[in-house]
Amino acid sequence: VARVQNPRGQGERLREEILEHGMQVLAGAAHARDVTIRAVARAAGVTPPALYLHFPDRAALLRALVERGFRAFDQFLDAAGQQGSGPAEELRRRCHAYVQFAHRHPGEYRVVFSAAGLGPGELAVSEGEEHPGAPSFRALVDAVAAVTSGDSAPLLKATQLWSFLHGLVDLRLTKPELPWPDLDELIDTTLADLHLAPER
Amino acid sequence: VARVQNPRGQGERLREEILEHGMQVLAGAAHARDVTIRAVARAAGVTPPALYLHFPDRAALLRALVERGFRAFDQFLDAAGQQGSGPAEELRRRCHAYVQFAHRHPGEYRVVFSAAGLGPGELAVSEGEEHPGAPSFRALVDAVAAVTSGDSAPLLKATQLWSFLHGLVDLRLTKPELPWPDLDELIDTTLADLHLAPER
DNA sequence: TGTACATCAGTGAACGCGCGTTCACTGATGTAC
DNA sequence: TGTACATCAGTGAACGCGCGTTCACTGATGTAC
Repeated sequence: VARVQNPRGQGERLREEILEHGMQVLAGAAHARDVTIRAVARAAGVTPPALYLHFPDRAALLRALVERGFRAFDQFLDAAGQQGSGPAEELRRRCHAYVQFAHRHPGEYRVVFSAAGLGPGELAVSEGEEHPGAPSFRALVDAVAAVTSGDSAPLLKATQLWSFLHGLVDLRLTKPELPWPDLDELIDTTLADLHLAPER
Repeated sequence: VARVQNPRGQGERLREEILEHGMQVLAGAAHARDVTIRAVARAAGVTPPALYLHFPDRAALLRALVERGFRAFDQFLDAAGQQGSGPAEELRRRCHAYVQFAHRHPGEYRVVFSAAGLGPGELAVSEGEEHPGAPSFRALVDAVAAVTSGDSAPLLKATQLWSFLHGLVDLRLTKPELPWPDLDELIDTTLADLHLAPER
């Protein structure tokens, strides 16, 4: 129960601890509403008001967590993509990684991708700031563009692919009792249908 | 404030009123958690304990509302599909109706399709009872099967299509600030890619 | 070297709120005799 | 025809809970003189 206070000048350490334990709360959450100030404070072993030392309110905390979640997602996909040889294989690996990430971290995925239940405008702090998921989307568009290479609008194809992956993952998470086919096969089939498959 | 009590023997009328006003609450809800017993009671002009006359607990009320939401969704798609001439055109109309429904009734769509935030097992009351969304999925599989007509697994293609539609709708609802292409065009393109388009 | 003071990193108690659910009740309406 | 009683369709008040947020505070550590 006795928590050792951070040394003087090191108050910023708590911010990091809050975010780390916040991600754990988020991981076990069914919905963003479960990520409460009090739950994160409990996880971090600190009293609720302590969070206000580093975040003005709950929305700010959630924003920071969503941001962090997207970056973890990006890194996971990047790492998987780098193992592929050639653009098509890289894209394919990114897609499989996408579904794997959601499957392994359902809490993170659902909360982060549903924008943490924040209303419009609550996400972007200052004006001109982009959506925290924008880099993730750009990475996908780039990977698609590398395959179609100069072909027609990669943005359109990326949207098709992204919608498919997100829908697949979200439905699968929400309705596991339905008769799901093999996901990896489904992804490869879809990539082929969208003319994004390696070595046709 | 003065609500006229239902006549004797007509207590079942309240059940219907609760469900109707419950759907309205659901329509304006950002998440299933907003559909509370007290909110529905307020909407129905009744005190909270009155709901217990017809539903054993909140989960039962939510189940009934989700069921109703799925049936409204089904009817909307069926009506749209019937206007099409030929299986492919019928499927196409169903797909466009899918996206339209979600766009017009975002609250219903999100709550109903996320299974109202009910945990696994909370949805199906008695054993052997199927998921309330199962008929909706079957209707889609049938529409797809009518197009591929005897071709290979319609279930797989239906899953591809459903994932795409759900993902498209969910992402669009969650992240309206991203650069979305024209949805109708996107749907037609995808149907063509999946070899499900009319008059190729 | 000593001491008064400022600052930092939090704590503890409390507020008002909405929630699901329970319990005893009320008042109108039908039925038995 | 009258009256006691049962039933029905709800109401009103209360419970315990977790929440976001505020506010005054505490105790350790550094700094000025």
